[in-house]
This record gives sequence, C-alpha cells and structure tokens, in this order.
Amino acid sequence: MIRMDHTEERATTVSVPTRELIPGEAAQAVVPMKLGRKRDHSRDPEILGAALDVLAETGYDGMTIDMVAARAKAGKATLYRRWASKSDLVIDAVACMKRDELDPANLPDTGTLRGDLVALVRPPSIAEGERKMHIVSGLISMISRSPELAEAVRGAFVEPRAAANRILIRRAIERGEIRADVDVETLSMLVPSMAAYRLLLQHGALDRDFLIGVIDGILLPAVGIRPHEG
Amino acid sequence: MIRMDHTEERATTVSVPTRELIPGEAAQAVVPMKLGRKRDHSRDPEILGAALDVLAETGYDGMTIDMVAARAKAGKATLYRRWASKSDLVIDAVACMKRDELDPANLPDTGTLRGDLVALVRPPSIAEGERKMHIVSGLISMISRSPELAEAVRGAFVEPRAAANRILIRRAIERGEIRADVDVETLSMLVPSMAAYRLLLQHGALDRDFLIGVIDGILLPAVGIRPHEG
DNA sequence: CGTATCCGGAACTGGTCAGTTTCGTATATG
DNA sequence: CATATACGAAACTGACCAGTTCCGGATACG
Repeated sequence: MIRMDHTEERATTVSVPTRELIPGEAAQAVVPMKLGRKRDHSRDPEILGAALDVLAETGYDGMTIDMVAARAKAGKATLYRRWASKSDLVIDAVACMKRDELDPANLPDTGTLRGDLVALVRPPSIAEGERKMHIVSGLISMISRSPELAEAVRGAFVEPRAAANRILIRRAIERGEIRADVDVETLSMLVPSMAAYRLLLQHGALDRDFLIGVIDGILLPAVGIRPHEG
Repeated sequence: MIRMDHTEERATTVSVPTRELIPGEAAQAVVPMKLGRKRDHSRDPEILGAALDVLAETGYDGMTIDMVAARAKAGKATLYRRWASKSDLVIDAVACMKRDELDPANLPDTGTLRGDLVALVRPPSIAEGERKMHIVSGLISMISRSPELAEAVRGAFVEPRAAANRILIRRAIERGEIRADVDVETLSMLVPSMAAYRLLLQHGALDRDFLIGVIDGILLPAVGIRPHEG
C-alpha cells in the first residue's frame, strides 16, 4: 500500500526488532543511526497535490514528471528519491484523494431518505466530486491495465461514495421508511453511476437539478417513495 | 464529418463547379480525369477494424500507427494516405462502431416494458456492449480534450443506446403501461450508466443478472411497475 | 567542522513514436 | 508501353519523456 520512501531514507531509528524484543533489552545496538540532512516530509502533500492538478489537466499519459516537479517547485530528483516511478507517484496521489472524502460517521441525518440524499448533493460537494471524477477520467484507460491503480481508485473514490449512500439507505430501512428487500448495493451506485456517465460521456453539466432529478425521479420512486407532488 | 481521403485521391471526376454550374453546361471541361492505380477502398473497413482491435487492447495513448498497420497487414504509408493523423483515424474508427448498433426500426416489441428491456440484454448484445465500452474506456481521457472525438463517441455509442431505451419507454407510455410524466431522458441513461460504472470503475462483470437486477430492482419500480413476486 | 544526506536545477541517456520518405512492385489510364 | 498513382515494407527524422546523474548549496549529526 505505502509506496513512498522507495529510497530507504536510511534504515534510520533502530534496528527493526525482527523477533522478540525483550523489554529492558536496549534496542539501538550497533546500528549507525541516521545521518545527514533529513527528508522534508512536509513537502509530500504539496507534491501529491501538484500531481493531482496535473492529472486533472492532462490525464495520466499526458502528465510528465517534469510538470509535477515544476508545479510543486521541486526538483525531479526529489520526486524520484521518494517514488520509484511515475505510476507509483500517481497511485499515491490518487490514494490521498480519500483524505477529503465524506466521513461515514458524520453523514447528514435529517430523518428522511430524501433529506439525507439531497444534503449530499450540496454545491461544494458537487464541485469536489466533479473535480475528482475528472481526475479519474484521465486514469480509466490505465485502470484496466494496472490492478494497483484500480484498487487505489476504488478505495479513494468509488467505495467512500458508495458507502455513504449505503449507510443512508440502510438507515431508511431501519426507520421503516422503505422496504427491507430493496437492492441496497445497486441503489448505492445509482447516483454515482449516472453522475459519471453524464459527466464523462454525455458531456453534460453535473448540476444540482440533474442530481435531484435522479433522486426524485428514479431512486426514491424505485424504493417506493412517491414524490409528494400535485 | 468524413475525414477519409485526406490525400485528395485526385480531384478526379469533374472540376468542382466553384460557382454557378448552369444546367446544360458541360462540366468535364479540360479536367485530366484520374490516372494511375486506384485506391482500394475495400481495405478501409479492415483498417478501421484493426484500429478498433488495437484500441480495445491498448487504449488511445497505447495505440501506435504501426500496430494498426501490422494488424491490418497494410503499410504505414497507406494509412497516412487515407487519414491525416492518428486522431483522424481513431475518430473514423469510432464512428464506424455505429454500423452494428441497434436499429431503431427493429427493436423488440413484446408488449410489456419489461419484456422489451430484457430482450435488449441478451448475451450477444451484452458481449458487444462490453467490447465497445472497453474501447470507449481507452478514449475517455481524450474525450475531454477532443470535441470531435467526443462527438464521435456520442454519435456511435451513447446516443444509439439511449435512443433504443427512449423508444421502449415512450411505447410503454403510449400503451398506458406507465405514467406519462416519468423522466424519459434520465431513465434512458439508467442502464447504460450503471453498466459503464460497474465495468469501468467497479471492475465488476457485466452479466445478465446484474442488468436484469437494474431493470427489476430500479428501473421498473421507478416507473411504478412492481415486480410480480412472492 | 567534517561528513552524509537532503534540496532545486539542469544536463544527459536511451527508448518510443508520429509522421515522412524511399524503394521496388502492382495496376490503372491513355 | 509510358505515365501516374497505390501498394507493403522499411529506413529515416524530430520531438518527447522516463529515469539517471551531476552540480552548488543547505542542513543535520557527531
């Protein structure tokens, strides 16, 4: 999973207690401890952020290490000191998109399924989703050829969004708001699927009206909630 | 639209009537008519087919003109005699995917919406859709940067599939099987959207069970048709 | 203060690929 | 049969880029 520090950055600290470190036994035996200037890890997020920016603009194949280095005001050698290859850098950058995903413990809880779902499609959340989807679009071609990248995208993008919807739907079931035999898994993918297709292939805007339309016109009717209209 | 014959293949036939060709005026004035060996247009489909094969295997950026030429047993020069650039060749290849799309005049008509939709997801149709979706996946990154390619993909892939669903749903409305105020446009994109998302981002199989699940678990309930179960 | 490592910057290397040209051959027209 | 073009094959050109190395300067340890 962790693909940083491909240059070992020294075995540093202590000799790994390969087996049984008896308490009281001093660990820092003959190990020469680290030496020289230390790697500035506070730059990592800036570099990964720069990589995401470039990915969004050019896609995987269009991105070059020089672009990322220039954008991060870092040297190419610095990047290669931390990641073994372009693909490793990208996988790490994608993985760190997860950082600002919805927190499952902090989801909207309005009391109705519609209220919860609508709360998820507030404009700032839409804009962030649009940006991430755009980044992912530049990776899709690679996804079918790199299982590691595929896993990173699923973990940082697909799964968190599905999980959020899954939780909201399960809550609605527990409340008795909707039937318990609905297909939770497929329903959880409904909004992300339609948003992705619209954005990537239909070239349509991912506006609030569209997403509300999917919720009110498809998702809620599908689980038996008729819009309180007319 | 037509991007073939980028080398003019001779001005051939007649001198273009730049202005006012009065009827009766003989057109083939001094024009030397074509000369030399003629371009063998029967090879075009083979070349475009080879391009689609390579696209499916490697994606847009991984595809090289040499690969396509080798696969089509043609010379590179032959390809460049017919298309001005790699992107022109790809756009033509994508456009010719439309050839074997559903014929709107020849859609299933079983008398029920479910029957019609299920008839669309017969295994051979699924396999073809899976292949095309795989080709498209290798183009998505490019789509956001090439409006022409985007248009080709929509015309050859997105629109025909949406059109088929649109027609089936409209028929169901006309029959009185479903309400007339459903969102036909969004519903037409439902199955393609979920199929694409599952295939491209979830790495899931596009099997019949999944598609039937979308139809029975989401689409039909959404338009008010409850599965006649237990 | 010496040494090992970090840094940003820039030069270098080797491979790849779009697009062009050349060559010998095949096939049309006149 | 002379001319103009298409053909497959292969060589060539120029750009681009992943990855490496080297530089002068900064920083941490002993």
